[in-house]
Amino acid sequence: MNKKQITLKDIAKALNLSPSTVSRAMNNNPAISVETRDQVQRYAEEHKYKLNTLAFQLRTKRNNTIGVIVPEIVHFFFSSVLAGIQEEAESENYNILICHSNEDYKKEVKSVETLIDARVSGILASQSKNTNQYNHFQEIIDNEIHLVFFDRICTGINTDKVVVDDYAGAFNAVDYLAKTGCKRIAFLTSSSQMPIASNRRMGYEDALRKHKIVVDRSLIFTCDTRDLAFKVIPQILQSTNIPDAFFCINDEVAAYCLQMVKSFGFRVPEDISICGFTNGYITEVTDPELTTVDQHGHEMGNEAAKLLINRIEGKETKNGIVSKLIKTELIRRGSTR
Amino acid sequence: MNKKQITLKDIAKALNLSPSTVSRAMNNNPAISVETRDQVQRYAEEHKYKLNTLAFQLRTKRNNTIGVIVPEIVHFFFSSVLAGIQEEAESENYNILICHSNEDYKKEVKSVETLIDARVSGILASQSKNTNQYNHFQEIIDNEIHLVFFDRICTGINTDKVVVDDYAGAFNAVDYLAKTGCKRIAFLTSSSQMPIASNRRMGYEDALRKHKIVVDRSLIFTCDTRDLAFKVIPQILQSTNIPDAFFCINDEVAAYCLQMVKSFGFRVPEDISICGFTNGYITEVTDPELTTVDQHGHEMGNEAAKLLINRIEGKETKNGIVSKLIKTELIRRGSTR
DNA sequence: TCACTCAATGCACTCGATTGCATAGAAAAA
DNA sequence: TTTTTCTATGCAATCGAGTGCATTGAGTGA
Repeated sequence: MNKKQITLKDIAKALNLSPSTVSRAMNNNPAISVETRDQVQRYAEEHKYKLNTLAFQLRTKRNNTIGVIVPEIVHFFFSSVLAGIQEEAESENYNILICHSNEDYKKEVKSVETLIDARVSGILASQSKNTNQYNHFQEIIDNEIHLVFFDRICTGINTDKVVVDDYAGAFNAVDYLAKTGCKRIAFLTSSSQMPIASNRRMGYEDALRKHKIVVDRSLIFTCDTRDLAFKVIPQILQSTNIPDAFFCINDEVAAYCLQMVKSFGFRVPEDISICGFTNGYITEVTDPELTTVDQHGHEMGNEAAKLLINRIEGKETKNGIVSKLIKTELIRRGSTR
Repeated sequence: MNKKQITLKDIAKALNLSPSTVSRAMNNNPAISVETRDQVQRYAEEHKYKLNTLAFQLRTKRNNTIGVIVPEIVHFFFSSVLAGIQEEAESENYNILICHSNEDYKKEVKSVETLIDARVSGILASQSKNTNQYNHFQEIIDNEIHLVFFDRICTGINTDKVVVDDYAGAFNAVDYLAKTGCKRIAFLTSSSQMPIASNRRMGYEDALRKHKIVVDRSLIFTCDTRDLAFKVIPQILQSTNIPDAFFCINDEVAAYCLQMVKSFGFRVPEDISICGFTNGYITEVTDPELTTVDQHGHEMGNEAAKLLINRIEGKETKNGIVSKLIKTELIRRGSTR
């Protein structure tokens, strides 16, 4: 059909005007007479004129693309965040460029490069588990690109962030476990020094203290993946020191934990309670269904994108760091008493 | 640090050369002397010169961005495909722009517009369930943008596609159910006229015929979402016509089905077998674990991206439509005998 | 010494837009 | 009528690259 996209110049030629006039007419510049404006806009519409974004961006140095770095795509929480980001970005007319670091430091660095190369006007990032160098993130800032961390924030970099209230989430969950009679509550967590892990641990410990339960370090395990779950949990269940509850860093570990606890002959929740973290799809299909902490990923995505876009457009006036906290919600189901 | 990105012109000025020489030197043009080339490249490296993608693309009309339209992001299968696309795109130095139609025709149309506006050089799309007008997809082609459908292909448009072998997947699953003694195999499917549904139905029917089981239309139900599952399945289980197996269009429905079947007092798989489709995370956490058909989403993403990029770069020489078929694999677990 | 070749580089235009400044022409003021 | 003041428009430069063609100058052959 329309072989080539038509340009401002084409319109100008057709209407016997100069490209500048056409440009102004399209942008509703008041210097242009109403007749000319209407004529130009009508012609543009009829001939399906489309602004060449590349040229526009090159000229104006504006760029309505934001980059997103996620450690994992096939993942309930992160894909929820992604959906939230996408939703907000779309409503504000931004495009999103997605990079997948796959929990790999090197790919994370490469992702940052890619996004800087693409000259996005802002980046939303959640770091990989094992990232402990921050030069690449610093480079984003050095390139004067706005940066907002979400969920897995990077402590080494001083910038805006949106996080879930991990402390309160963990506190409430463990508080609930204790209230329902659990005394030996194990914590299956991540080895990482990321704030999401340390904050939850603080919530866990404070909740125990509230119930006058002594924090027992031998009940805290590094176990945040499928592989670790299959290795660590059987060991715990075979030990002489069997917990009466598991508070898990994510739903997957909780689900596998549930499976193994049952296969060892314990009843859930009568003998052992289990609580996850995220509230993903899988929590509704286990038997019994999993009690968990809803992380509101979609909302986090919304908020992070909103904050970033406000920064880009200069609408966020606060000079220092903006830190948004997303509330969590304890979802009680059958895996706890 | 480096306030502004440095440009070819800056390098030229610094080395007392013309921008054209610098450009050629950077591109290893043989017309440039080795000394000059090395000098330029060294300077560029030292000063962290970065090609301005916008300018490059404007000039060359090349654009290394491909757009992706998915009906759903928070979804095991689609996020797997996305990961596959991202992986392949990255290795070929393409960026991906993601649009989320959220199973909504209007958003799908808008997504197409967005991607055309962004002047992506190709689009990978999977249509929404209820899309039955195709003008927007046709417009992609009219704009001379390469288009490849994946999974949920659009029958109204004549273009490349990558699909899973739904027929064989369904055939093998139902064949297996029948082999293990099931005689009254219900099919919980989608009402949509999409090929993924009709092909699976053909597989289902052919497998039944192979085992001399008469196809009973009263055992075929529209049930492809959570809500429908909670409505339709109890009705089936209360009827006088209770199946001894459920073949479900996706894992979620299968998981909910499993739950309800158990809650109605039936044993799985002794009384009723259940089989899903996708092989997502949830199949491993149900009790018993779900038998399902692996759709190889990651591979589909890889293949679709590969095909699209080959089209863009003119490496796919076949003139007609290219149709790739991704093999499925029956994963046997505890929910079937 | 002169013409010719060829390697290395520069000039100037282009991609498709935006924008500061100049200008034409009409209307208003003197 | 002349000057002033706008209003509406055009000119030309610019963003950061790439590229056809012209140009320079050293080297070659006669």
